[in-house]
Amino acid sequence: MRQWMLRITAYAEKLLADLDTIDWSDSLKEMQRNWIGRSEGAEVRFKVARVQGSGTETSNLEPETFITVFTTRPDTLFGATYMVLSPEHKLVDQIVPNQWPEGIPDVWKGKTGSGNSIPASGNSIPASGNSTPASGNSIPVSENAVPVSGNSIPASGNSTPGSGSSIPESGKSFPASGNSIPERRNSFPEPGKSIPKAGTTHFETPKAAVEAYRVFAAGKSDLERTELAKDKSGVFTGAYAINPVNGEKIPIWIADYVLASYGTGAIMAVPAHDERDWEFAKKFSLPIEQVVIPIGLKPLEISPKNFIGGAIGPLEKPFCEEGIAISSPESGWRLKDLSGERCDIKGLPTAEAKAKISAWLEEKGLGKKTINYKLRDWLFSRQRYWGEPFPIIWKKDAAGNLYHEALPESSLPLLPPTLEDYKPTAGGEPPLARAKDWLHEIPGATRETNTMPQWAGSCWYYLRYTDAKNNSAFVGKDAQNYWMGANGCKLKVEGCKLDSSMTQPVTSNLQPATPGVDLYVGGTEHAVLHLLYARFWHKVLFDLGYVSTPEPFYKLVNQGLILGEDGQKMSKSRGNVVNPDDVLVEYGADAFRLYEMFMGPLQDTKPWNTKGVEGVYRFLGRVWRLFVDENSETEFEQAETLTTKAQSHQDLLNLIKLNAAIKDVAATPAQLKTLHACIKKVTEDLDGMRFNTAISAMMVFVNDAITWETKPLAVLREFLILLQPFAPHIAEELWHKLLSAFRFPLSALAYQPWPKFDAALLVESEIEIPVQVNGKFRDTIKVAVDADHATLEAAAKASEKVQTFIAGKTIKKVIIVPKRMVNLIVG
RNA sequence: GCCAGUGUGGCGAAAUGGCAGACGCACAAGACUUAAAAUCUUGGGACCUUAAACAGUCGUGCGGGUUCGAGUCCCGCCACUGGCACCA
Repeated sequence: MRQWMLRITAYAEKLLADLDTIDWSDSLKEMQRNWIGRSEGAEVRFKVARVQGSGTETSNLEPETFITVFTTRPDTLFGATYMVLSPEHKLVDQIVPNQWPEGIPDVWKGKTGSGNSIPASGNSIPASGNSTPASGNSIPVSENAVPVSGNSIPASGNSTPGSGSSIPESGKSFPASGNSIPERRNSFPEPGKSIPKAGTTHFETPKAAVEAYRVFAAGKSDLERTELAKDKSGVFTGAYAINPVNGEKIPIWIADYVLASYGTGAIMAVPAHDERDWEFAKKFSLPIEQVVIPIGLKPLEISPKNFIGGAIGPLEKPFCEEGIAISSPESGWRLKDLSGERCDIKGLPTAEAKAKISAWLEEKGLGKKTINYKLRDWLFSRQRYWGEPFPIIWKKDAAGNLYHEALPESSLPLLPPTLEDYKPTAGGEPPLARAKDWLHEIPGATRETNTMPQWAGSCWYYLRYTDAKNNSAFVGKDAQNYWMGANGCKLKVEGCKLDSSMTQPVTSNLQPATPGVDLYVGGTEHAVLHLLYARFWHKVLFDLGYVSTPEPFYKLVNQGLILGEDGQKMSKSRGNVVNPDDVLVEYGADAFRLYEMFMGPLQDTKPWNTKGVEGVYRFLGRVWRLFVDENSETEFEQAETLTTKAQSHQDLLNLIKLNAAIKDVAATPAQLKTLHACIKKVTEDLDGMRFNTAISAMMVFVNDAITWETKPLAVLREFLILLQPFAPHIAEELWHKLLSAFRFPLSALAYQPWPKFDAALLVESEIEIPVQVNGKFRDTIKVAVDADHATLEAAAKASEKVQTFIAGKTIKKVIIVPKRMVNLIVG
């Protein structure tokens, strides 16, 4: 199937680097980093050994064949005791010889059988002498395990790294073909033509083993692959490669723990220093050789004899951390004649060893530094109706070959055709192929029938919103600059006339804008798909000069999930779903909104509690009663029940009178203090998106203000401005009550400037501070705010309660933090 | 397994290294009411003492540490949540 891909991998580096420039949660950034999965390492070219005689030569091996592997630990190259190709690796067919080499263990040959058996599964391993990793003298020195040793084939240094490249075709082509092999799941090894003789337990030839294994691996579903992940499987290909640093001949295996889609689809296996390789080596009795030791061991202690199972102790598990390199040609151990082409990294810490050996490999044309990413290119085609059609047409050239062309800009946007039937065609073509007229609308051309995935639209809707009616471009330059630009000023309030009663002009609210979308609030479910795709898309547009910032969302907050009342995720099957409509009917939009903000920190997951909605609903009730006259409210309620259709709703509402305690008088200092403490807290909490504590500050204000005999108009007015973002409906309603009662010429509440708090009003002359004795809280004392040390100490000692704790003891030390506390240390 | 985050009353939660539990829910008692709802007032971490209160002891997942002082900082565990999962 021909599919469109977007080359997001080309942006991997930028997507990774620019995470440092945006204000997102650490966990979200980490998820993206992991998804991109950058790892630095080296590609190393291993020459495939050509073994003469004894029937092990391969039939179709090119004279100079190299297999390139990717490794993040080139410093462990000396410990590479075998090599693994993914079953789908392109070179497998070329390297497999006609016969098994002599003297190899049976377990290497795979296992024939029937039913669900996994090849060479754990319990069928022939006793290989050393099944316990810990056993002391079980050093699997390779002389025995690797049958054809001693043939030194000098690593050829003269071939250009690019030539004879063995890098398989990009991995993305593989999964598709893998999926298309439906037969024989779990069925390796399948009895059949590949089994030459009934009754054999192992494959007779490498070809048969490889073929059977490939079928086995390809037939595994994703689920099976993960479920069986713990149990390694694989077979020996019968071929060997030459380790370029020591000339060692190492067996080449295929195993599905090596992924075709990552790196080069081939690895050098270093069982002593990699968990997976260790597991695999243990299972198939492959040699394990330690070449890195933990930092702290003396290099002098290192020799072939006390290496594993010697003075240092046996290697009981793979050592995967960084350490000190210990093996090299100079050690004299396992050294083959390399004709002087040596790289000595003995004694070097990992980082240096990596650098040295990488440079050496590069110089010899045996490898190069490489960076790999887990991130795959983005499969961008869908075979559905619902999705944007591609503005692409297909034509044939003179020779009859298909080629594609983009539609000219003048034919954009391309709209999908109207269809009666949205199903794919009988021939398996996407639904758009049903629209024959549309398909062939352009003479001599056929339209592309794939559509774009859902993510396509979510990658740029925020740009379109800024200029939704533009029919000549996806977003106009001015709109883009205004809304998304780094220097644009986004808070522009039109139609708000200033008047003398307002304390500050509206423009004081203008702050330097966050570039891009001001604030993105969304769930973590989009962490690595939508949010990565949108960043990629935006970067492409940025590089093309269509948008002015390299990132779309500089500030992002993940709101926490709201669970059901039982603390479980809401779901229909659990029956714990809260329907917002019901809450809105019962308590109104203000209470609903307010409760969601009051529940707790925005980012936290927390359970819904309908009683909590009642709590904030009661708070709004108190706010209401702070402003209106309760008797008139009763009148309203009675009138409402008797209402006739002739009476307008507005007339009824007008029955509600303002609370008579509200007067246009100067506020007392205490009242001002209450107000300004509230302004301060709400302003700061709003900035930090701590809505829950902002609301509690307003509750504190109302609890106090409701007790005031006289309620100054100016104070209540300011309070409504604070309330407005949280409960806009009730705030606006009360605002208009104030407005009509006092006839102050102000426009809608929403256009009022945000109040500023006056720090001077919050200053206390006297404060209460705690007194501790030996660090334990004992009393509070009331002191002047600017009291000096001596005064504080005296006041503390004068406290009766403190006295009982210091009586008869000597004061050894006095710790005084002005305005905070006094601590008396007695002995 | 790896990465990230979170552990505080009966519950949701507060707390620049300085009085743990603000604010709210649930609960209890009282006021108003024929009654209920609504509203208002008071109480409210545990333990111990007390008629009640005061006072006292303990208390922020567990174990150590730093500090005059730790929910907060450091080290080591445990549990839960989310993400990734043979990525060389």
